[in-house]
Amino acid sequence: MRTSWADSVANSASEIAVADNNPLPRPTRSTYVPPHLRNRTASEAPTLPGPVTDRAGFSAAAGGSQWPRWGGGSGGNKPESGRPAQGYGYAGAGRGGGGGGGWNNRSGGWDRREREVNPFGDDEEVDTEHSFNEHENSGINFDAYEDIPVETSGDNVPPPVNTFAEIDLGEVLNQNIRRCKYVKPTPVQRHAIPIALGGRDLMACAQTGSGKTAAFCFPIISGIMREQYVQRPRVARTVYPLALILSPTRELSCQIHDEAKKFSYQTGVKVVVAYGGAPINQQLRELERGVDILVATPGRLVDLLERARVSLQMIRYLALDEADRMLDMGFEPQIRKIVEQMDMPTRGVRQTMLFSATFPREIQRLASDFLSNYIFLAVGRVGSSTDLIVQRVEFVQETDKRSHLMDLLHAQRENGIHGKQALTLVFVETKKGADALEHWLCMNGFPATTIHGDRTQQEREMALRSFKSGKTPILVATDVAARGLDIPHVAHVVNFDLPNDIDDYVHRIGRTGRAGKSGLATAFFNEGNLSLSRPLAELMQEANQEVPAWLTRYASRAPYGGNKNRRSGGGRFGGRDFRREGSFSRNLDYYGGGNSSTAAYGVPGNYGGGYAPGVTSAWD
DNA sequence: AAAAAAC
Repeated sequence: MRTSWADSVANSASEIAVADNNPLPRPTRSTYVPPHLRNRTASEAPTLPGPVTDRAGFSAAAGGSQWPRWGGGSGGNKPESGRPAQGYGYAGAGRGGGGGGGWNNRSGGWDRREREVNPFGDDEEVDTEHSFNEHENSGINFDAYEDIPVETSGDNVPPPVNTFAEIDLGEVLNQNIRRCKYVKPTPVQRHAIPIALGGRDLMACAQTGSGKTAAFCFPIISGIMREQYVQRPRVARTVYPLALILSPTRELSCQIHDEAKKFSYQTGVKVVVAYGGAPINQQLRELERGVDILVATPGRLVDLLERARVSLQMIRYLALDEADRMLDMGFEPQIRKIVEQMDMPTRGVRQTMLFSATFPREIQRLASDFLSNYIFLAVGRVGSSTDLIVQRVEFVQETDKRSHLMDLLHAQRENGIHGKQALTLVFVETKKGADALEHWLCMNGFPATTIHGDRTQQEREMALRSFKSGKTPILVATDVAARGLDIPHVAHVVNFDLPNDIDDYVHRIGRTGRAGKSGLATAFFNEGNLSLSRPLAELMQEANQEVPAWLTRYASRAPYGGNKNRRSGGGRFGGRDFRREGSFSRNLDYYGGGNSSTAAYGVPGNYGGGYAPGVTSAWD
């Protein structure tokens, strides 16, 4: 039995026909209303008469061509929380399916949220008196954010915001944001959240560790809260999530799920994760209990779709994390199948958001298949690394790598970092190489573990836990751990084997230097890495790193190539949205680039990641 | 060539 909020509402109302495959009308796209102008007049808003739906299942409340109104309800106190709904959001009349409103009015009589585990592990009431004050900003290196270039292109780009308070996310979500100790939005959040709330498709590039997960989760959660009236079809054992978040690894999906659970605590929005390598039955049970946001890896999702246990028919929000990876050769067919060949609403009907730190031009081109009149957002140069990471490259022959690593680890032992064990993440090229190096490290007195695709999911998760806890402060990893994983206290990333792709390098070193903290990245370079010399030297130079003279010499000899994102000799700006590249000018009109506006914002000095010290979460 | 992602 599905007990998701919206399902419950749906159950109490008449069945609706969503049987045909006609594109759903999209009430959101025609007009952009800046966040600060929305929800201005709760008192003027017509009281919702109950779940009124058009044939496609969208709420017909208020707005017409707008998003359904917020705060249209009245008197919607939530008995179990004791907090008044304050005119915001989805509380109030209409919720109960015309039966007098209120939360406990559904058949069954109990509120599922009472059983919701507190993901914050506390039960204290959060301070709601002063919201988002800026007094918790210690530990953040604001200077590092001072001159991050921000570029947007596309039609009618919604302006950025400076604070969470000025974004109308709703009180419950705001409270969760406070519980997460997020004080101010990070640069990517400042720009992406208004764009997403405006209903626009988005291709967002932002540096590793800059808070991308929240940037797409907040708008999805608040959007679903505003539309809880939506009715979903009832087909035996099939569930109809409203949002789908895809990521390339199981651990990353887990992490996104954990974060989304915190953000959606007590909102009534249900988040479920599905990935391979774990028993499917438990995931099926979770799904049957109701799902609004499904976080998944592609393989398991396809399985669920083929079993008809999940339908994408009601998807309103699609987010691809690490989107360039999701669309590269290995994943693209699966993604196309999910997005284009199942029952997902077409682009322009759903809202699609792509996020990554890197976005090669050819992948941008591919990605535009999934987007509709989208906004391109770049915070920092696409594919650049953050200045917070000190990058070193050392020339190390293959045979010397182990002893060289040993030297680094010995040197590091002396660096005690206030209480918390400093963690070292070592990247290697192959799964076998990972096992071998782990074994050798352990034999030599360095507690290490390893994570790669040949290990069972249980082993992978155990390795990650053991590393995070400091029990084994060295983790040897393949590229499975290169992207997105937010592991606090990673002080050092060692590229024992360099990747062939500079973008992979960017993601790997991005496991340190997160949330405004500094980090160190050391790479072992030798003749086997010649093709990386030029892009690596350019990247390091861009990031104001010291480039060894020998690397510069290699780079000058290396053939031009591997330069997917950067224009040689180009300034720090421009040419990052592929629609604006000269060679694609014939496409400009098609993509609406002909009359597109481009705005570049200098970033004010005081707005870095306003997060309390020690608090990092899923940022990428 | 390797890695990831379903059973």
